[in-house]
Amino acid sequence: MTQLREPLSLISECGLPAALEVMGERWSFLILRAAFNGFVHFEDFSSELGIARNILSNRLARLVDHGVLARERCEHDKRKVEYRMTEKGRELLPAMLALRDWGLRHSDNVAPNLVLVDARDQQPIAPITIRAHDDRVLEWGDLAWAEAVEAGAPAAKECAE
Amino acid sequence: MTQLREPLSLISECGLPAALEVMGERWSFLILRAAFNGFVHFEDFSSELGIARNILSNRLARLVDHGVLARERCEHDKRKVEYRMTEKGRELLPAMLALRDWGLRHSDNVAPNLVLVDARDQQPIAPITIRAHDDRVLEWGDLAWAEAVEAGAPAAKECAE
DNA sequence: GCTATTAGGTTGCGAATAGCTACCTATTGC
DNA sequence: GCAATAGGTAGCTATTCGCAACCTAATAGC
Repeated sequence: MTQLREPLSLISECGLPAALEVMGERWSFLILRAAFNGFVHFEDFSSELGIARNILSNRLARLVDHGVLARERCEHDKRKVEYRMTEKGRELLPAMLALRDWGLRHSDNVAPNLVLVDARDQQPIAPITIRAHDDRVLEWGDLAWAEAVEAGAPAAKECAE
Repeated sequence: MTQLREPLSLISECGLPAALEVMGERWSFLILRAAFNGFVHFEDFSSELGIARNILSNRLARLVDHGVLARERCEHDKRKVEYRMTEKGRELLPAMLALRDWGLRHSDNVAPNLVLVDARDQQPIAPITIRAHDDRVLEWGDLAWAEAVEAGAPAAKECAE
């Protein structure tokens, strides 16, 4: 059991702190959600989210700095600015959906009246899960840590609990 | 395009704000990561994360209040308290991994020397993805919003972009 | 061309939150 | 008993949040 603790200092090299550096501040994820839903203008984010203008300005700049959104002046109305989702931003969708699913499962607010579906067959998407290389769904108890291949033979050890 | 904006006020009823209410504060996710890795004691979280004691105290209490961790006095040493992951907490693993993956993919810090593997065959787990009901991997462009089944016939509309 | 309006900010200031250090209390080991 | 350990709390400072007011550039109306 004390064994288990040892790897953590190593996996501090994991991407979580880096992700939180970008997305960990208040409002960042809600701005991202709005962006996923087609919002592009400052005033739209502002009125939808009810966020203070200076904070919104700060968050948008930060998301742009980190490449999650792209800031473009609108061609036919140069007062306007468009904040568009980048590919890097789009790659946050699984994380956002996983978080959203969890929040929904554990909240009293019953069900949303809109759900995400596969556009091809209109079937609701599956819950976000952890998968093995062959697509089997894995739970926490099925997982273990192993040394990455670059660092030698993968000598794995069980993930206790 | 303005069409797109309309659904958002409805999906404000989505679980994201609820999830952020619990996990959105600084340190919450890092505490969860430590808990996933077997940390259970106050002093262990404190020394590993380098978080201020009053903040740690506050966050642990908050996570306990929301049922993500369970607080138990240790039987054989009553000075000690154990903060253990609950099932509700464990269900945050997909969200945490998705976020971690994203942070890793987009950070300069090369690769971690430890990776999560399927304990059964020691193969690294697959990246967290969005799946259709039949396990096909879906991208943002493949998705659409539809009214939930409880609210009548699923009249879907394309997710533009 | 003059004025009003709109879009996207910035600035100042008080409130809330984070973080450091020191202190406190209940157990435990000796 | 006495010192050490575990898990906090209290007080103070530094940073961040949030509101309201203001500012500037680009358009729209006339």
